[in-house]
Amino acid sequence: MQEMNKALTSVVQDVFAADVTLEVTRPDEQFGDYATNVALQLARRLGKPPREIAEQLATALREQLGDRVQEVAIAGPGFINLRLSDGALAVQAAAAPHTKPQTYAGQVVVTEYSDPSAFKVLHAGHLYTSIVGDAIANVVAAMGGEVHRVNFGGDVGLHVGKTMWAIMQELGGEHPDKLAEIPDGEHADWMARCYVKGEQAYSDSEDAKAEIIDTNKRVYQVHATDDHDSPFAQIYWTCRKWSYDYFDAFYARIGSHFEKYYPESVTMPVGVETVQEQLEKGVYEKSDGAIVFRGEPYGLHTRVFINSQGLPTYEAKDVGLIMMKWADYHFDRSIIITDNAQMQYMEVVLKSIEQFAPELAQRTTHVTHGRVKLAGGVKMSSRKGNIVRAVDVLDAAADANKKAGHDSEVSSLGAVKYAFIKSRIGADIVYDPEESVSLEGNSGPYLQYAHARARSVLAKAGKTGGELADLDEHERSLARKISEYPEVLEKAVQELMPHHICTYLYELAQSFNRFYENAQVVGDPREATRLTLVALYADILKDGLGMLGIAAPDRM
RNA sequence: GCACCCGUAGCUCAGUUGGAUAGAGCGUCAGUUUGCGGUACUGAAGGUCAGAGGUUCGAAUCCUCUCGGGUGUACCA
Repeated sequence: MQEMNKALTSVVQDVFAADVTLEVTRPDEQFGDYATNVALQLARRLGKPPREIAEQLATALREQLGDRVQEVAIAGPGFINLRLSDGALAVQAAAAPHTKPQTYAGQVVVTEYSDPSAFKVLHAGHLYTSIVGDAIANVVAAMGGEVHRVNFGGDVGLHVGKTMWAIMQELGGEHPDKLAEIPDGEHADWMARCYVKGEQAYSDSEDAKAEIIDTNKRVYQVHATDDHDSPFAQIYWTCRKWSYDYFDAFYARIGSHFEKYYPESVTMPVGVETVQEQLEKGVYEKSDGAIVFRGEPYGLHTRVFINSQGLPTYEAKDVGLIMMKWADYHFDRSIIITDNAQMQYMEVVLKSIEQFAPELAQRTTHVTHGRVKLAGGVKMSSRKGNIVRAVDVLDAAADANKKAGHDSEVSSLGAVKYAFIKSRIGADIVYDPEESVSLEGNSGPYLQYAHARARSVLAKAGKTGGELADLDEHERSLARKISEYPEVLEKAVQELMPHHICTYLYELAQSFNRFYENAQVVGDPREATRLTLVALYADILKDGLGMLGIAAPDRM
């Protein structure tokens, strides 16, 4: 692709002495392997008919590319279509599984995602962010980035006040010893129930609300004084530990690994200090007793960073987080992945940071995704107890998988991951457990199965493949699709959109099935060539699924 | 009110740095196929790309407005 781009750019310069940012695309197969519309772009500038320009360029291209190209044709209003020679295509295809465009070579990249709140339950949205975040981090790492996966979460804040208040109600006061009565396996559920109770009380009762606000302050005090001894502190630290154990178990189940966890209690002091410092320099300002950043001059809105009670809000904690990430990694790129709801909020935070640390803001990319809805129109409501938990989604997949006659965590997890990644990031997604585990259609298990089947063919043949030469129609078509893999990865990493990989892998499988339908592999005179294609196909499936965090076992 | 995100076949989605007849899967209908793993392949039907203007040789893609769904909008995270 880049080669073609280069060749074209130089040809355009030679023939017309024009500088153009031209685009080489992968057209519909009937038109060739590569196409460009540069002649159409130049037509107006040069005052010539596009087809005439195309003819001149085509002639020059044929000369420049020599035997690497089989055909350079003009089509339609003035497209130049390029068809590679078998030799050139074979070279590309053979290298495809191992060619990784080094887009991020030498760059330190911090990816932050998942961001669960301690003392609260993990819901479907956390599962979505974690899966998408992993995929993005994997792709960046494969493209040469030195990736650091970090996680952020609220171990202080009003939600903790609510849960702690309810916990003490449940325990009948500040009795840390009574926590021992909660069975090991029920810690997370019990805390989730407490959160719901605290949440309910906060909105139903003025008295409870006042107590919760007070409890919240006490939690901040625990951190300020590094209190590990008081009964209240003991309850807090024990329950916080329970939360983190629960997170760890969940990440282990879905195969996520974070090298660092930034609790808000840790980023908070850094954030407060930074905001105070910049208050004096006029970046932030006081207003009604709070410290705010005024976004209106930038087309944004005003947000509170430190409230009138002197407590930092999420904004200040996030400022602290960004400063700490910088201090820890001196990243070239920082990628933050969250729900869409955070979009405008994050713009304000980053705009404020841009005022005193412009390079940090410039190096930060905020990627946002939609929400998870369940097929059938069930929505998630975060404020009530009827939320869809992360485990509910995983269990639904496992159940559907069992119903479909399969019983493996590898395929049900692959099903969920694939279903979540296959849609473009941005809009809400609809999750249908049955569809996700199906062996038919665009699903994770379909591709896992496709991979296992290809491996099985290779095992049956019991030998390695031969050269890719004199390709027939079906072989060539598959080889062409195989050769596209590195370009797809590059697109996915440039846009930070891993769904491109899903779309490609599925198209690749379709292409393979068409080939497989028409071409006997084992025992055929062309076995050697075809085995090579099968091997390349299997390798790409494995590599691509790996990028998505999906296992591709040789047998299922 | 203002800002932002989203709105493509019955359903779930690709296609969105403007380009060649808008593509898949599921579902529906009709064929082919038992040869390498539970199949798969071929074809048909199904679309005013939410709507209306505009820019352009060319718009699902860019601009404006309207409609619909969602989120955010000062001391929650």
